Amino acid sequence: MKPGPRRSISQADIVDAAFEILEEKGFAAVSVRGVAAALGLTPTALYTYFESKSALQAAMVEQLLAGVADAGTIGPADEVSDQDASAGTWRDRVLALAVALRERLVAHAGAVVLITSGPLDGARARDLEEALIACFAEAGLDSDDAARAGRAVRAHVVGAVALETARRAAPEQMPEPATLWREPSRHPLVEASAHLALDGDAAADSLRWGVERLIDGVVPAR
Amino acid sequence: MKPGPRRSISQADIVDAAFEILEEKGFAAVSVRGVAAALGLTPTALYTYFESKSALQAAMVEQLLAGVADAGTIGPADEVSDQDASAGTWRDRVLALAVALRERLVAHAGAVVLITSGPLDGARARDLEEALIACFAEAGLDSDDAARAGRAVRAHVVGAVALETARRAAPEQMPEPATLWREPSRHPLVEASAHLALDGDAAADSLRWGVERLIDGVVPAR
DNA sequence: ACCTGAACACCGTTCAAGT
DNA sequence: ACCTGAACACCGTTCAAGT
Repeated sequence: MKPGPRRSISQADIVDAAFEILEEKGFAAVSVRGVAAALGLTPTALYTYFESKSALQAAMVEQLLAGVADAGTIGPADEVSDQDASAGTWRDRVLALAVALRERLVAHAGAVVLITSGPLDGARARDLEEALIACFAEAGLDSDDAARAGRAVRAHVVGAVALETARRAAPEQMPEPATLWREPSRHPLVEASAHLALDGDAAADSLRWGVERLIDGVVPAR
Repeated sequence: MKPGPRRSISQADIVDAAFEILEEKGFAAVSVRGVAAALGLTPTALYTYFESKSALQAAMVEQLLAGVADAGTIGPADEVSDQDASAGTWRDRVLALAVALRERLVAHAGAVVLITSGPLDGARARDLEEALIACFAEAGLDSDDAARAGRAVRAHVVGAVALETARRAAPEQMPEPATLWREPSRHPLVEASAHLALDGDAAADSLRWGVERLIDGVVPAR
């Protein structure tokens, strides 16, 4: 185990190791030193493959987004299974893209922080944006509105998943002090809707609902 | 300058100092040690006021959100200045809340990362959510849909600002290598819409557009 | 209660050196 | 080219001790 040219490892291996740590211990635990150790390397060795930690993170984002844009080009019957198995209208494809993006983000704990902390202008991010804009262009929007709509869908998904996962990652909440008399709440509406955000399925439904409403607002002709 | 009870400082002072660092040097630079130094204290002294760094960050989120919910209760004529100065319909109030939230998030660089890295379930976050749901309830939606709509607006704003500020914080992009023959782009639609995301005003307009479309989709009756 | 100083177990990154 | 080892300037947090 002496130093020397070994090339035993690739950029992809490093990204994989980083994702493993991300999934197991969260975003904060993804350190250059930790990833290197997981690969049996010294931290400085990683700087041969990536110029900095943020370059590594950019590569992670690219891998995370890989294939999401394809969810809109293949038939959406697999992703949007509760629809008619009919052809991929632009509406179905927008939904499929949104759902696919959400699934990628939810799959790894801490992926949203990862995606939020960088510019999101890599090749696969552009693929996704291109696919979304194409859908809205097909729907008849002019190029500016189609771009705005694509941006809006992307923002919607990112924001929804950010709020969803932040809630899930909440630390142990201190139990309410046992009180005999309930004070009237300052947030009755919020509490009445608490049942909507419990599990991941409800969150997925909420996202679909939001994107569908957004589409309805963008292309009102039904 | 000997140790001893001094109480020369309050929780608010610490939060203020933290915001100053956030604004000047970004989210990553907000450290317990740095904040303490800015106040002329030892890092450990801060643990008398806040149980942990994340407790400090939660307090920062609360201060950031303070007053945002009020943007929907006061007349929106100030925030939504290009509308008729007429009364606050629920629609105007939703827009005013969204714009106010965006302004708070954009005001401090790194505020989105701050808000994304925590649960966002403090008192002021609930105030905002409550105000949004109330608007949609007034619009005639049942309580579940009103909650979904409120959630959607919040997600939309957070996501839009996240994408907006991430783009702005991008490091120096390497200049395209000078080429004489342009290769056909893989993302023509994305590039054709680049003019939409240049400055902050355009971003603000994009957000308003998106929220308006979302509202249109949620309450189609116009 | 409020604060210090020392300490523990970490970080990202650079640099000189080895093969 | 790929890797190590030492080093620099940082982290969050804990603990014993001072007033």
